[in-house]
Amino acid sequence: MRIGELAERTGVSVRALRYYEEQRLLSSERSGSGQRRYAENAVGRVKLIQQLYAAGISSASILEMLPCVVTGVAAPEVLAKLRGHRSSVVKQIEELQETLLQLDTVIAGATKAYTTGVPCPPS
Amino acid sequence: MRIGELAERTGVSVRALRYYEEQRLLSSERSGSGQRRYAENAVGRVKLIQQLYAAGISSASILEMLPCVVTGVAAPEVLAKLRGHRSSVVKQIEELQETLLQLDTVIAGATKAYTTGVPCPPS
DNA sequence: TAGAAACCTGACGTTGACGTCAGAGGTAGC
DNA sequence: GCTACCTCTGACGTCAACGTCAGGTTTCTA
Repeated sequence: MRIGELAERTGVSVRALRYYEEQRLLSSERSGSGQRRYAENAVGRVKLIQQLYAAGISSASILEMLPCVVTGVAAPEVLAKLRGHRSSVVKQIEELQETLLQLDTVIAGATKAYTTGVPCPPS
Repeated sequence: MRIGELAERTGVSVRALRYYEEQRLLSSERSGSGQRRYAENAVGRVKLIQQLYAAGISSASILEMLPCVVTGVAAPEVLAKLRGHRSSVVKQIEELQETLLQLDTVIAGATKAYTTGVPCPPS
């Protein structure tokens, strides 16, 4: 498929896809005239990249770990980094869950205060 | 307390604290000579700010929601935004959990492949 | 009462993941 | 074969959350 279709199917901009290629996170065949052609599995690849970005992992780290996602083999040092990222993700989840509790408290308190017209006691 | 102590106690840089004040997320008294003096509860405030930043919430949004964290009262439109952020946080958590599964799969597969010397089949 | 350490206000620099624009060539439907 | 849309390669712009440096003042400690 061409870049526009891949963009549409992944919800990622054309610019971003070119950027991924620039960072060597995503590869493409080229047509005779130089246009990018992507295989079907590029969709999954792009979604994986987005997921890792969302976990706060940088291009460089993603570049490092992508080969082992594909091949399933990782050198010990890469494996160590993977574990490091894993624990970072765990920590992020924990922090977000704490934030969620905070938000819930605020929302609950604010809702109640608004409906009763009585402000909550200061914390 | 002075800014250096607050920085140390919160693990946030002095520059960041000044930035928070610039964004009106954090306030301080000033000594006669113009130095910032913080009350004890500033520690909690800074940690809350950090938490919201970690949830991907911008300064502007934090500024909007901070008063209702303090007063416990929120106008309906602010409340709607709070709920929006809440669901965004929920979504982030879900995505991170998915990422965690991916990482676990890769780590497990790569560890096995490395110990057995046999690469995993391509996905 | 030194002098080191902390603090002040600008103000410019940084970084990553793109956005956007220009100018030129490619492609598909009619 | 016309036309509207898609794609190409540069290359500069953006934005948020600070980092960093300069040049000066304040506060603590010996």
